[in-house]
Amino acid sequence: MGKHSEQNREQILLAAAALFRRDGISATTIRAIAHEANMLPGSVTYRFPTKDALLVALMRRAIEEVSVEVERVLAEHADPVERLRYAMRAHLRVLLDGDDAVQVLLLDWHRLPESTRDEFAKERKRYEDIWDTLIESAATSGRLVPGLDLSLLRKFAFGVGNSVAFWYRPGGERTTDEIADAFCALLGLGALAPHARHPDPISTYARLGALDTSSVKKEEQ
Amino acid sequence: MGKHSEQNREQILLAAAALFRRDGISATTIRAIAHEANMLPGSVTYRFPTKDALLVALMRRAIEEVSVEVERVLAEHADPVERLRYAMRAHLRVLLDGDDAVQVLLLDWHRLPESTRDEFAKERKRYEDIWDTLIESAATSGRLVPGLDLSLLRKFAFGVGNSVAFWYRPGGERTTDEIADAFCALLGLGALAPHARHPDPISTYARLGALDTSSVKKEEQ
DNA sequence: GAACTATTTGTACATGTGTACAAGAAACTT
DNA sequence: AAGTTTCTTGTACACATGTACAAATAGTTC
Repeated sequence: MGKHSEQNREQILLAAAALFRRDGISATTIRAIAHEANMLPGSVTYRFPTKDALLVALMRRAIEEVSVEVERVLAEHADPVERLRYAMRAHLRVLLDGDDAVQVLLLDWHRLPESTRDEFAKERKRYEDIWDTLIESAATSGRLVPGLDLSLLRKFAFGVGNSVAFWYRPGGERTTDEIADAFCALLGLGALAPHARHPDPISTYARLGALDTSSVKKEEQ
Repeated sequence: MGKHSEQNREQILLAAAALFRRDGISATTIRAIAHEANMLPGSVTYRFPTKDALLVALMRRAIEEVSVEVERVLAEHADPVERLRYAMRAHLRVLLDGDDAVQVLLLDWHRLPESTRDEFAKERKRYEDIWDTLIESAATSGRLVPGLDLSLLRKFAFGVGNSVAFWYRPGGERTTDEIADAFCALLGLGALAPHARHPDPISTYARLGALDTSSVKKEEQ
């Protein structure tokens, strides 16, 4: 098991992720994956006996990748509202600039083969639970308007996060962090309880990055 | 051209939309569509010579359906912020409780055959322009926080609207109108300019349907 | 009801698909 | 360097796919 062979396995996963994302899972053929990875179809079958096994390997990696990154970021922040914002940043960063597999996981989830979907239902739930916990502790800390439907709030946040993948193009006008901050600013001013609001909403916006996203790191507004 | 034959054509479109949505476009076979519509494959081919022609017919209907409904609703409301809310209601209603074709249009848009996508780029842009105009007039009417990135705002709203399709199930706890109102309440309190805000944010929430969605129609809070 | 058109049926075909497998090449072990 | 494992290659096969088309049927028109 040399280093070269592990690298070939990697190449297959990368090629498959890119094609799954671009053309959809069922429209992507083993032959196309092999071609994209500069090898012959048999080599793909050797590492991954079936197309489904390849899919499973991809999903496992994707779910691991995004979970690890979000949890890594969360360990660095204590404030409940900031935790939400940095989690959204991490989520978007991995989703948009990371492995294509993460996009396949999040966008094509609902039409994975049922066996595959069941296999990862637990892991996916664990990731969604991270978000539920995030939002819940923001709520119990008194920073949110009381009486909000928290499960809806989580679904909205998650939904926006994922839907950015439909229009975002790397190297565009905005970074993923800026997009995350802008969304949190919108949600934040909407969901933050009155007594937790900054007295001057405009500058609160600026601080959260909705007005001038470059002002997130430096205070110049 | 009897009435019966037109009805068969309809059956094909309905069956195709349902399968495209559930399994994806390329995973759905002509044979499966025919079976779902209780006929043989040749009959499908007779009405729609190619799979792509069937797809085009579906898309045309879907884009028509959602545009007409949103514009119909908009004709009934004048207030810029209310227009946003009712447009979101109409959007969700058609998307979630309407034809499956609308979901295919919105969710699988990015991987339609390129020729098909180009053919409808104009119509789709027209629909997105409706939303841009809605948001823009809400902004110029002074009801939004000045300096907001309006194109981002539209993308967020659109994104949430579409992502609801991933988890919504008809007959669930909430109606599409309630979901639309809850989202508008979140965005609304976040995006509304300070001077346009209700003096008591909590009751503003209730009025917009975030706290108790049944209170939207009757004022009892 | 005869002539004609519209539609359905059943079958056929060329191509694409996932996957299997024997034989060869490469890499690693000792 | 010989032997053993790991990997790649090329080919093959059974089946699914989009589509074509002649024959059969149903529906319409005069």
